[in-house]
Amino acid sequence: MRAKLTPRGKDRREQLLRTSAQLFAERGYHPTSVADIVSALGVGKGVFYWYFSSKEELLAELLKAGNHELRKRQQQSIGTEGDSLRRIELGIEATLAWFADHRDHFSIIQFAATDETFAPVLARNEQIGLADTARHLKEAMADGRIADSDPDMLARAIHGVIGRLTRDYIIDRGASVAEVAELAKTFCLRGLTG
Amino acid sequence: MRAKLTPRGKDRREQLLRTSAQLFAERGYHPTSVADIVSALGVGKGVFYWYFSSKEELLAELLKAGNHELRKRQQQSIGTEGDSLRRIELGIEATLAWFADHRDHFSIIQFAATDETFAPVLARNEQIGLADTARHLKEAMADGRIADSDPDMLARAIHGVIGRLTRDYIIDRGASVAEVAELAKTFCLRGLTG
DNA sequence: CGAGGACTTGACCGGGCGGTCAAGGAATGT
DNA sequence: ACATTCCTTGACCGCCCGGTCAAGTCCTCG
Repeated sequence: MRAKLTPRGKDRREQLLRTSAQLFAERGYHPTSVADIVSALGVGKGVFYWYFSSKEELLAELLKAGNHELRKRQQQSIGTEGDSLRRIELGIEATLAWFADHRDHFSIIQFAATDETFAPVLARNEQIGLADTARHLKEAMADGRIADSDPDMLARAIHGVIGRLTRDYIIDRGASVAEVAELAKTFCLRGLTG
Repeated sequence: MRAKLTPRGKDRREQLLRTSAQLFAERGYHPTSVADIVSALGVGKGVFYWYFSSKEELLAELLKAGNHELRKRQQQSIGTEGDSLRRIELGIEATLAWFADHRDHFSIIQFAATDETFAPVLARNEQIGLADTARHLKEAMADGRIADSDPDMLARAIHGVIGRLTRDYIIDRGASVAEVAELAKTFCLRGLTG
């Protein structure tokens, strides 16, 4: 990664990130070669290594940037909402909406979770979102809004629901965020018994 | 894959499957070379290709066998239970218990889901378990035991919870099945509000 | 216009990959 | 003892991968 980038340079860098994300999502990280990436852009191999020191660094950058964006969106969506359960609902909606706009990123995350090189960073990223959810849960418990239970495990259960519905409906079927969010919220709050 | 295998041959084949599963789970499928596998067993490379026609075929075999075992365990656990919701609970317990005994398999499945070669088979495998869960849900709805909703989406939500808790607690922390199953069942049935 | 930094090219490299195979050893039936 | 089949060895092959770099070209600014 270079320190100084002209506007043109920044564009190229973005192009590389976008194209790589797309190819990684379609074919997977390992099966996608640097040659594939540059050839998809119609440029020479040197271009890649002008902007990134390795394929690995590019993926790390992709994960970092994506996580940053998602978190920003969640925070904007939650804003100053005071109700703890409502904050969880808003977080769910924001997450679904963001992945609907960044489908490639979901596949990339899923791969990264299985790779010993990237799993640690990914785990740290997830930890933060998990902690947020758990915080809201603790508050809701303190207020007697929900049953007392392990907030950390509940947070993971919620993220499990969201992750799965995101993959099956938002990514695979392009379903509407509202429709999925509705069921997700109901299920998380009231379970099957409704 | 050979048609005729002596007892000794069957042992070797099992050894190869076990060792590969372990290495795939630890380092990932692509980063694990056939040379790694045979060297972990202290045998020549030809042994691998005597029992499997390719690395790809071995992974496919691993997925197939694992899915078969898991399904068998679920069916045995559910047995002749008549209550639809109880069947779901028993399925949850059986799934957690099986993955507790086959941790490698979880990582392998997670990778396979991200690879375009294996995702299709995996999706078919999952489809079956999903259909089972959805069937129980429909029955429970018909009996007025749970709220009317999209059974397919609910089934995926449940599987999302189980998958996530399996990974975070059973695989990563070696937590007890009973403890995790308890929260999973409560969360799925009654949600946060308990 | 010229200098100099930003960017691009693509041939090239060492190495590791999945997969092959001729040859040889062990078990088994006859 | 011999033949036959099952299993094992490990050197070898062709390919392609990630990464390098000398030689440009393009842009900007003085």
